[in-house]
Amino acid sequence: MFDKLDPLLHSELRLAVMSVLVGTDEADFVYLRQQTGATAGNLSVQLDKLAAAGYITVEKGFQGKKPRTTCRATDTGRNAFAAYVEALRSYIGQ
Amino acid sequence: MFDKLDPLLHSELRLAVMSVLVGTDEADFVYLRQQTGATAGNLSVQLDKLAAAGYITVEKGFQGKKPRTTCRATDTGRNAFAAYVEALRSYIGQ
DNA sequence: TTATTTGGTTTATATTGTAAACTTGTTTAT
DNA sequence: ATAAACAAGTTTACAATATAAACCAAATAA
Repeated sequence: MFDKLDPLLHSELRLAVMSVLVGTDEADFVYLRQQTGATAGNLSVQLDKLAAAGYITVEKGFQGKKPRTTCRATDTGRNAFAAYVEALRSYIGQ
Repeated sequence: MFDKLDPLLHSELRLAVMSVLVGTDEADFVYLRQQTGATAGNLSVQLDKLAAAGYITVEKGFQGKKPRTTCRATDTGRNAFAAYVEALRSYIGQ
């Protein structure tokens, strides 16, 4: 009847992050923070979880002297996002 | 950017329950259990939360000698469900 | 009469989500 | 040069959630 909702994506902040990332090639920590309005701590934790699941990659580098953390959605992550959206239909219709 | 998701509805089981209830006039405990596949304990707890928020009404009665718990979505609940679906769009598009 | 089933509720626990506090390093005043 | 403020995150502690196991009362079956 109702499809199972991927618990990793069924989280407001992680879903927002994935939503940004599937719509773009890459996004850095600061940008994700702006787009989602999340606190840095929360964002950091949730990015770790998405990365641990292989849904995103996280690269730490520098832009000049400032640290810069760049995130991208993996194919796995994009597929999981699509599957989540599909599963939601069973709850909310189209 | 991203709309806030009502935490009461952003729960797999509560969303499933509301999904059933908005599509029908009333549904009893046993039926909700069948439709959602939830354990009785979990369903009981989540129904309490939805009732406490005024999203549903819960009536306990008897059908012959067996207890029967009947649930209905309130207008508040129906509006909240519609708002939740609308808010989700900001995360998943149409 | 003693199990078993039905229709739940309560409670204990594990998992999550979240912000506050902290760290490391940089820029800006003084 | 030194201190204060800022930027970019991370760690950690706590509160809130979700969930199933355990429980209960009444009815039915053996």
